[in-house]
Amino acid sequence: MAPKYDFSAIEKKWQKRWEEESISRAEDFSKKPKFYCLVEFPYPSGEGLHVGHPRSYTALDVLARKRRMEGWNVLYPMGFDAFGLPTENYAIKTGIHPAVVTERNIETFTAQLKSLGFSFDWDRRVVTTDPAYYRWTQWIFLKMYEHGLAYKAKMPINWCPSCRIGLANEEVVGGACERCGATVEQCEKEQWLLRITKYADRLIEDLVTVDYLERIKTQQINWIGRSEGALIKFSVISCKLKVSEVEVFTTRPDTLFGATYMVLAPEHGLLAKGKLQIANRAEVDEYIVKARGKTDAERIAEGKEKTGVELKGIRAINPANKEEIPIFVADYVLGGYGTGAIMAVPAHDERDFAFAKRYHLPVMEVVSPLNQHLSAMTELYVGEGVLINSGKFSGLKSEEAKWKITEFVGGKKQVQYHLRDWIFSRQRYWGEPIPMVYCEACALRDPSGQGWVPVPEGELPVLLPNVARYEPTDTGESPLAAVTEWVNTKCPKCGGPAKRETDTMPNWAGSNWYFLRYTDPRNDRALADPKKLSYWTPVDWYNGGMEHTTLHLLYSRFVYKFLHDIGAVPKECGPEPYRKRTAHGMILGEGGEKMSKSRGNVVNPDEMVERFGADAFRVYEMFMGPFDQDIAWNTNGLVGTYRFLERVWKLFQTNDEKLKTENGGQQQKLDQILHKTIKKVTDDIEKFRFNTAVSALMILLNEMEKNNLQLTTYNLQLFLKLLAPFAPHITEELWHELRYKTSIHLEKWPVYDPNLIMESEVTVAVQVNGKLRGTVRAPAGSAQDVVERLIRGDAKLQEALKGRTIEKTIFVPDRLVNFVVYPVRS
RNA sequence: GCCGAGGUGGUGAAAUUGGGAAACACGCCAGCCCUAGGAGCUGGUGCCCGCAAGGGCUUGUGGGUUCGACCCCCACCCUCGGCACCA
Repeated sequence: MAPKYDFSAIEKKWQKRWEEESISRAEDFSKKPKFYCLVEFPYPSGEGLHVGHPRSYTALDVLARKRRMEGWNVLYPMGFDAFGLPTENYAIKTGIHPAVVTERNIETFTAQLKSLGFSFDWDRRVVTTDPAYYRWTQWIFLKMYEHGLAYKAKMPINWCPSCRIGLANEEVVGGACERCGATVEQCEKEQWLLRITKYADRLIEDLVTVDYLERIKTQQINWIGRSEGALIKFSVISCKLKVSEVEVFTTRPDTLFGATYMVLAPEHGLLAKGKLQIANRAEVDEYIVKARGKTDAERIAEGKEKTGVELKGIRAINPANKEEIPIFVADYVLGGYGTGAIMAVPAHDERDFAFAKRYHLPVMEVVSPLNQHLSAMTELYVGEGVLINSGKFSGLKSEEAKWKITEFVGGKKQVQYHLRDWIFSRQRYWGEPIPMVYCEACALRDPSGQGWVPVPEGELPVLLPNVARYEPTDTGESPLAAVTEWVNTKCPKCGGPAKRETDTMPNWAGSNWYFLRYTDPRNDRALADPKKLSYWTPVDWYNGGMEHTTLHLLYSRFVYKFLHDIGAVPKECGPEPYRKRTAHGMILGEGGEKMSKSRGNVVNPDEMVERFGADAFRVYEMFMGPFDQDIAWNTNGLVGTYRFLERVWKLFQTNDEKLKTENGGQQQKLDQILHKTIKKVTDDIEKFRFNTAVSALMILLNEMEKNNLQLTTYNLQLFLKLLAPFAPHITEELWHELRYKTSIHLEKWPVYDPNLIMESEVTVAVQVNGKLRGTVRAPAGSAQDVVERLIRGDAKLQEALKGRTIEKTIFVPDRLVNFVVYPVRS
């Protein structure tokens, strides 16, 4: 009796053997071509692995295994991004130290990942909470500070009055605190920022050099939001006398003659008390206070209903036509973008138009589409066109007029971005300490400096102190602020008493550069050895989630570029960290909704592996649908791939005693389909079309089962090699049953023979007026007259053509014949 | 509102990119086998008409280009994701 497919025993056996033999170790400086493939390392949450994680890991595992078999020196590493809020919150709730929780979670994750048979090079594991690792995260911060890219500034932050804690944007859901549901307030706080805006242009421009999915590129470009425009100064007058100036940013200087009023954001500096003689000061102040107290949620709720107050007693001068125009304060103008002031052109801007209508302000049309005039106050035109009512510039096209008018009024070209500098401090315990010290004495001595002194490189890492409590303090500071013996230190510059920065870095800090550390994970003299960096970097293929496109992916490109600029990453690695970026779709619950504990629709991968085995699980994750698409989990589908593997198992059991090296007439047909499958699977893996690759293997199995008795060792071993990247354990077991002594994963990947996949005879479709009426078999490459002769010999097809006049015949070699005929009149 | 992805059987989907729509799998139906099955095997399965042979229809909707359209063009509808007063 043939043995059962005991996946559990087989999988455990081989996982142990592979680990002992280190079959997936990456070799530094190997002569083989290198291939660095990367997946986003997980956050080791208490919930353990989600069925979504293995989708990406399996995909790149398939790629990595295939590439190894093709002779590449593959680096496929794994690590843990372990700083973060959930661990800290768990610690607050249970009183267990975050470090202990983290260690436990990493153990669980590691066991789960190992049970799935991924070919990670575990020797290169990195963990972001390891001081030997975050030492270099801190070092990067110091370098940024040294190069003027890290600075401290007062910033409005999200404040939860109930938790008494500052929240990251990601932690605010619909204007409410993610944890307690209280309404989030805005509050000003000193924050560390990184000057990512300095890299904005390069982050856009260099995208042309990399192979990212197009939607990833456009999303990043939109996020950065570069726009070219002009800065133009408007004089402010009071009683006909110039009292001040306001500079505006506009992308449409061509519409300057149509600027009929001006608007300042409530945050605009000119509105500060005492700066101007505003007749209705009280009314204006009231508006400003109200506007600045609004939460984001309120602003969104108000939608496009625009409000504002005119500043009485002062006017602005339109520099183009010297007309006096009113000045408003209105919260539809944002303080944080451009100059915080705009020229309003109601005829050619939707928002200005809406505002002008409400406050009965003049609408002056200055750009005409195709020289057709608009009827005043009823229509607006936001496109470009030909200028009218614009003095000597009338008749010019918008594009040309833009810069001529800018020059005429003494303005200058200006580029603006939506991207803001990156707020890099959190009032949290479980993060990397920011290696800065505040020294009051140094601040007094050097009034230009802010009193911030970097911790000397030699003193890194600044260790996160062990504390008993992680609760936020009453002052809204980081829990670290309460650890006085840690906070109080000596100033590295003057030796006097000083205080450590108590904010920590955000959870993105460790993931900014982890892929560099994989090349040299234990280096204690540099973040990585330059030689190893130049051997492995850049990453050849990086797969991750779309949700990181404008977060981790953008951040790490910025940090990499910086490290490259300062030489910490060698020049020859190039200016971009990732050559290719793909994205996987999310796995949803069985009902098509996002998996979550509260919905109770979470599928546990351990349970699936226990019931069906890691191989069936892997094959299912690859087969379930297109890789880049969101898809609902369906355990029945997993049953299907389990059946597939079980049939593979059975096929080998029945063949075991009668292995052949040659066989009869079926061989040619089998070879053909085998080689077609080699081509299909090889291509599909490279294109990340795993679902069709698996389906090709299923078709091949169906065919092999039909020819069970004719199968040779050659057929069987080719099949196993193609299946090996997807189902590494069962194929290894069966490979050894074929009496091989070494691992199938060290074998050569099969190459298809183009001669074998050629068809000698093809089926040609026969259509009449585009409708299928039958088919004929013909030798491959048959000429039109040969095929037509065959059609004439087919009674059924003749019936379909009977009594019809053929007007035209379309012939596509080896595919179809289409007869175009006149309709029959009855 | 803007940007992006998408809409094909009961379900997940496939279609060499303009050439036989629905491969592969799930589910379902029938039969076989078994003490039994949520196991296995065989066959069937887009929809409509028909006992059948056969015929008609079918890729969100409406137009168009073409001998021929899931595929290209125009207009519209719907779903999902991101951004959202960015001047």
